[in-house]
Order: sequence, then C-alpha cells, then structure tokens
Amino acid sequence: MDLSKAEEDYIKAIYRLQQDNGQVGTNAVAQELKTKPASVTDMLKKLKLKRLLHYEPYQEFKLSQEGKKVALGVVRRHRLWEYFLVEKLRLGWDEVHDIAEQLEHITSQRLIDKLDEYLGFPDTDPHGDPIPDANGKMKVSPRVSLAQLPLHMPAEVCSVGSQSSELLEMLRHLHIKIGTRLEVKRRFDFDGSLEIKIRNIPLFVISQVMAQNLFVTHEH
Amino acid sequence: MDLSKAEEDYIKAIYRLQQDNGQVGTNAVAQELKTKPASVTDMLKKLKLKRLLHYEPYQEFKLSQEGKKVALGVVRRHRLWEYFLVEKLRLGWDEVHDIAEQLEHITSQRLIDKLDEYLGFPDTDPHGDPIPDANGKMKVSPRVSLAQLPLHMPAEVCSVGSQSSELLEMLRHLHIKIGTRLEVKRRFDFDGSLEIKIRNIPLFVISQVMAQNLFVTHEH
DNA sequence: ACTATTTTTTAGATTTACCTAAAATATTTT
DNA sequence: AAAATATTTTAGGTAAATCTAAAAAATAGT
Repeated sequence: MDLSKAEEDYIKAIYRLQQDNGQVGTNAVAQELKTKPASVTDMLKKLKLKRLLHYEPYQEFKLSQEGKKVALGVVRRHRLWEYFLVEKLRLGWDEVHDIAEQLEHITSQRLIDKLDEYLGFPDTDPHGDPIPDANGKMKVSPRVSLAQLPLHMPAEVCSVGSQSSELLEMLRHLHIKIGTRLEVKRRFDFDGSLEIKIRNIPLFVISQVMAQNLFVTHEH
Repeated sequence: MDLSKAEEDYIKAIYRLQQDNGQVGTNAVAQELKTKPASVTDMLKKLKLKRLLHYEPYQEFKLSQEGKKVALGVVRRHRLWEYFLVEKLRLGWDEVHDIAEQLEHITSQRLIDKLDEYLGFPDTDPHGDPIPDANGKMKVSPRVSLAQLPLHMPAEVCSVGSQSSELLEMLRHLHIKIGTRLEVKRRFDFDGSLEIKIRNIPLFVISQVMAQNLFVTHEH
C-alpha cells in the first residue's frame, strides 16, 4: 500500500497525540497539522477505508495495528535522517526538523536500510528520541524530567520534550545538549525554577518550563 | 519563489530536451513525463505566468533565464544525491536514479550546501554527468562517443548516455564503469559492432547501440 | 433535565494536476 | 495549393486535499 504525504502526516500526528495524551480529537489533529477540523474528518474517513484507523463518526478514533506500523515507519525515517543531518552533515540540531519532515516521506526500503547501516544502526536521534528498528521496535529508556529529579543526584540529559527551534536554540546557549552531565543544586518554591550545576560552568538557574522539557537518566 | 514537484519536473524535462534535441514539443515533454500533451499545455501556461518559460500558443517554447536557473538547481540536487547514494550509502549505480528523483525536490539551500561540502564538492555524478556548482556552472568536459573513437587509441570511460537500469546493469556485467580504461581494437562494418580491449580482460565485442551510449575522454 | 458550549460532521467550493475528446493550427505530401 | 497528417490547444471533467459556513451530536454547567 502506497500512501500520500498527507496520509503519512496525519498518521504520524495521530500517533504522536495518541502516545502523549491518550485520547485524540479532530481539533488536536487539526492544530498539530495546521489545518481545519473539517479536513481532518475527511482524512479520517479515508484512513478508515484503508484500514489504518478505527473510526466511527462522533466517536473516539485510534490507529489500527497496520496504522501503527505505518507511523513507526515514518518516525524511523524521520529520526534516521535527523541523525544523518546532525552527525554527518553537521547541521545544527535546531535546523534539522523541517528538513527531516520532507525526507521522511521518501519511501524506498532499500534506501532506509542502507542509510541505517551507514549510520551504524543508531538507536536514538540527536534529540534523544529512540529510533524504531526495521521491525518497529524501539529502546524506550526510563526517563525522568529534570523537574522531578531529586537534589544533588548526578544525571545525564537524554532527551528534550520538544523539537521547537526556540527551545533548541536556548539549550545551545546554555551549553546543554544530549549527554550533558548535570545536577540540580536547588529548587525554588517561588516559581519552580532550578539551580543547575554543570562541570566547568558556574551555577545557573533555569525555569520550571525548561526543566519540564529536559529529560535525564541517572544511576538509581 | 517556491515550486511544486510537478513544476520542477516539467522544467527539468524541458531543460533536458532543450539540451539534447534543440527544439522541444508538447509531445516530447508528455512522453518524458509519462503524461499527456494536453497536460503539458496546462503547465506551459502556468510556467509562463511564473516567467520561467517563453511561450506563445502554437509556437516554440523555451526556458527563460530564470527557468534555466531552476533547472540547473534541480539537476544539481539530483546529481549530488546520486553521488551520495553511490559513494556513501553504497547503492548500485543502477538503483539510485529513482531515489534521487524524489530527493531532488527537497528544497533547503542549507541542506544542499552542507551535502555538497560533505561529499567534497564533487564535479561529476556516478554516471559521469557534471554537477552544476552553487552558481549553476558545470565543467563540461569534451567527450566522444565510443562509436567515434579511432582504433587503438587508449581512452577512459567518462559517462554514459542514459540512466536506464538495463544499460547500467549490462555495463556492470561487462565490467565497464566510469574510469575504465579501454581501447577499440576493431570496428565491424556489418553491424557497427566494436571489439574492445580492457586491461586484464580478453577481447570482447559490444554492439553499436552500446557504443553510442558510452562516452570517453582521451589524450589527443 | 435542560440549556449552553464545544466538538465533529456535512455540504458545497476551490486549487492543483491530471484526464479525454474535439477543435484549431501547423506541417507535410501529393 | 489543396488534402492529409501531426501537433497543439480548448473545453469540460475527475481526484486529492484543502477551505468556510452551517448542521448535528456530544459534553458540560446549572
């Protein structure tokens, strides 16, 4: 079955919303794709017809098994390309998302297999998100937001909560990237800000909003 | 100005036909793009409106200066990607054309600049065709078809006349690739076949059709 | 339980890139 | 030069993906 760019975009969006929020609505999908709810309804019908989606008018909808497989394929392509763009072409991690949005729609199994091999079968993309393997499996490592990390516990940044270039640009300014080791030294009750320590850098403060968008791993 | 995939495809096709045949017609374009002459007419009007094409009904048409620039951009992207697919991902030179047809439509100047740099600013693609640089300039090396090469003159294969996988597959079978050094030992009047000598390989014969599709350079 | 609000769907248009069939124009042949 | 043939264009239609505006259904508020 060959899908259009639009179909793939909808499936990917529905998948994302399903994972993050549990339930999905036409409004949410429309917002995600910068389109209108009426257009979403049209697409839902088409995806149902292609058996990629379970859907009845006015009811909850969710991806079918087949639909999930498609979504994972798109995510896999997107993240492999992002890895390529950052690690090989040396583009900044804040400028690769939009390019990967286009590359992800190129469907050649052979291309993706070779790319994966060329990159050394990476299992996370430059933002720390897991890359599904050829069978759709991905390593989901337990992660904790910085906002929940106990004080004085050494931890390592493993992913960011969003792809927005504003966030990524700010992180670059703060010298925080995937793999950065840090520790929370203090938590301010006033506004939830955290004081952070990174090796070789003086203590500094980040907002609660930022903390909620930074995920870390730590040795128990 | 942002162009659709269809518009880029038409411009590229018209450019190719212009170079190869001099004059172009709606029929030729239609055949090249596997579409119908009526559809070509529609597009010609649109391209004229965008000032990419000089066109009046029932008359010859040709790309404007601006149109040629667009065409060279598409060709540049196509050939850089082909180079990447063969030299980096190690795909066969007979399987990269279709993939590059898709990749060529991804328009991010930044992406292409970085790709070019990553590849080391190559000036020919895996089929020996010149890659336009960022300004649209390309090194056109004087090339002679094997059918015209004088007997016993050592020469080096520098490009092939078509991208068809049938041709490329046959060349692989014959151990001929870009850079292969060879010599024409004999020319048969009967059907224009040539007897070829390649170092380390016994003499063998190729057809006239094949000879016309192989281009070589030689020291005068 | 019944409004009020929000969400979702339908109905009807629009745009892009196609198509077929027929008309208009060019070109070639006799 | 007229007839026959080619090519190109017009006219009108289709499918995909979108839109707006209005109707239908679900959810929430009192």
